[in-house]
Amino acid sequence: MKTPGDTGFAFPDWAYKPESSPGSRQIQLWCFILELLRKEEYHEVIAWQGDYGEFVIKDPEEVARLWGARKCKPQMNYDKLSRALRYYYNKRILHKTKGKRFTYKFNFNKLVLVNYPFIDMGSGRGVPQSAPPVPTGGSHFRFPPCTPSDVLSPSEDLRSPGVFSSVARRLGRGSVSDCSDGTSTNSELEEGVGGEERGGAGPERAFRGLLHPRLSHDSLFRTYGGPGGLGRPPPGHRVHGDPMSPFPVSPLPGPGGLLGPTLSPGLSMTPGSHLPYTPSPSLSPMLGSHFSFNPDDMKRYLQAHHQSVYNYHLSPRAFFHYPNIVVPQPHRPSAAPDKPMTAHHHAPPMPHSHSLHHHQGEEQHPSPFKFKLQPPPLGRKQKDGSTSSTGGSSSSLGSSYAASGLLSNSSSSVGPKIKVEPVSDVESDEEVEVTDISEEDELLDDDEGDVFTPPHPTNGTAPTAITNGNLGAIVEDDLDEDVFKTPAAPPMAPLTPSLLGLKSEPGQGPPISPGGTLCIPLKLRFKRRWSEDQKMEADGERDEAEDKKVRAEKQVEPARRQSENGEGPRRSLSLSLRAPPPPAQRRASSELQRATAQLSLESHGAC
DNA sequence: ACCGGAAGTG
DNA sequence: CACTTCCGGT
Repeated sequence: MKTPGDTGFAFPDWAYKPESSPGSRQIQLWCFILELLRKEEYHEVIAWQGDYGEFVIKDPEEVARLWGARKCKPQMNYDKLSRALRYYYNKRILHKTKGKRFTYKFNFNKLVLVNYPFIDMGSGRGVPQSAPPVPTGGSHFRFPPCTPSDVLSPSEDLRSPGVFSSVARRLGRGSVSDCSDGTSTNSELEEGVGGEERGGAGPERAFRGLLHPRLSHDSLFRTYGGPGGLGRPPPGHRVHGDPMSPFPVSPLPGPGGLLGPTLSPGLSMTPGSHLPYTPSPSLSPMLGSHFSFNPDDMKRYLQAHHQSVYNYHLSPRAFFHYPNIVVPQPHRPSAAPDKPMTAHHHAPPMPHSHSLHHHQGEEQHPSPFKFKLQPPPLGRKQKDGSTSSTGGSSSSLGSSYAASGLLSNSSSSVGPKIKVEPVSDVESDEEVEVTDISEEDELLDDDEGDVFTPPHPTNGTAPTAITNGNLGAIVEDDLDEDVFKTPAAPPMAPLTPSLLGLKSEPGQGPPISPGGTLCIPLKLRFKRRWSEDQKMEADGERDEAEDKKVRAEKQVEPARRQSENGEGPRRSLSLSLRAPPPPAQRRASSELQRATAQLSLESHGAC
C-alpha cells in the first residue's frame, strides 16, 4: 500500500486522499477575505485591526460586492456574506469580536497552523496589531491555497497526510485552485494587484507565498518526501531568510522561518527554535505505520513538539498524528490534584510574541490560559434530533457525533434533542482572552477535537486506520472526539522505544478485546473523570466541548451531571500505566479505542 | 447588527 | 460541502 513508488515519494496510498478531496474548489470566503486583507488596495474596505487576527470590515457592502463579484453572485450583500461568515464560527475559522461592529477574528490556529504548520505563528510580533497571520511576510506573503477542507477538515488535518499530500498532489498536478481561482472572473481583485502577483500560472504561483519559490514543487517533495535521504536542498537553495518567503523571518532565534528543508511539515518552526532538535529527514510523519522511523528521532521530535505545545501554545493540530506514539504529556494529569491551580485565570500567554525562554524540561502548569471556543458546531440537522448519530451527515466538525454515536449507538440514542447551553462565557473569550489564538488547542481540552490526541500506547492500537481506506473515517472521527484526548502517557514514561516500536499492524485491530459493550461504561467513566478535570481546571470552562458532547451523547448525560455535581471528587485518574487492555470493538473508531484504552488505563483498568 | 435554523444550489 | 437565500428572533 505504500505507494507511489512512481511519484517518488513515499506517501502511502492512503496518504493521497482520493479525489474526494477538494481538489480545486471554488474560492472560499475566508480565503477571499484573507486575500482582501492582504492587499492594501482594499484597506479601506477591510483591514486588520485589533487583536491578532482581528479584522474589521469597514465597508460591508463593498466587501459583499466584491465577494459577490468573485462568486458571480450579484445578489450578494452583507447580510448574506455575514451569514456565510457565521458559518465559520462553528468551523472555528472565524469568530466574531463582540462589541465591535463588523469585526471578526480569524483563528489562525486552524488556518495557518493546521494547514501550514511550517508557518510560524509566533511571528506575529513585529507586525502591527492585528497582525496578519504571517505578517512578516507583509505584502509579500501570499496566503496559501485556501482549502479549508484541507485545513479544517479533521479528515485532513495534520494528523493525516492529507494536508500535505493534497498540497503536494496539487502541486504536482498543477491544479491549484484555491484562492483567486483562476477563473478569470476574479477581475475585481486583480485590478489592484501589482504585477507581482501574476508571476506564473502554475502551481508555483499559487504557492509563491507559501513556499519559497525554490522550495516549491520538487523541493517540497524532497522536503517531505520521507526517507531516502531527501530533504536536503541542493546547495544554493536557501530556503529561509528570503524576504519574499512566506516563511517569515522567524522572530525566534535560529534559522529563519523555515527550519530547513529537512524539517517535516509537521514541525512548526517555533519549536525548532528553542529546541536543538533537528528533525531528521527520515522522520516523516504521516507515514503512519508504513514508515519506519528512527525511534530516537521520533522521540525527540515528539518531545520537542509537545513541549512547544505547552510552551508556546501551539496548536496541537500542528502535529502530525503518530498512531502509536505516546507523547509525554507534561504533567497535566498530575497537575496537582490538590491544588486546582488557583490561578487558572486566563493568563493569556502573550499573544504575539512568545517569549523565547526555553524551559526545556520544566513545563509550567498545564495551561493557564483560558481558551474559549466557539460554540460547538451543531449539526445543522439536529433538529430532528434523533436523526442520528450515525448519520453520515456528520460534517467534519460534527464528526464527533459520529464518534459519540458510536459510543452510544448501542443504547438508545434517541431522545429529545437536548440543547445545552454553553456554559460559556462567551464574552470573556473575546475581550478577555486576548489570546485566543492559541486557545483551543491546548491540551486542556479540547473541545472538539482540535486537540492533540495523543495516541494511546495501549497496545498497539494501531490504527487500523492507517492502513486503508478507513483512514478517512477514522481520522475523522478521530479527531473530533474530544473526549479522548486525555493526558496520555504518564509524563515519566515517555516514549520508550518499545512503545515507539509498535507499529500498526495493518489490518489488525488492537489487541484490545472485542466487546464493544463496555464501551459505554468506559465512556461514562471517562466522562466523569473528564468532568472532574474540567472542573478543576476551570470551573466553568467546558463550554462547547461539553456542550457538544452532551448533545451528542445525551444518554451519557446523567453521568456527567453527576460528576459535575461534585459528587465523587475522588479522581480516579491515576495514570497508572498498567492496565489491562480494555476490550474494544474493532469497528469502533480508533478514537473510541483509544479512549477506551485510556479510560481503562486511567481508571485502573476496570472493565 | 447579529444570530442561527432551514432549505436550496452547483 | 460551502455557501446562498430567506427569515424569524435578539
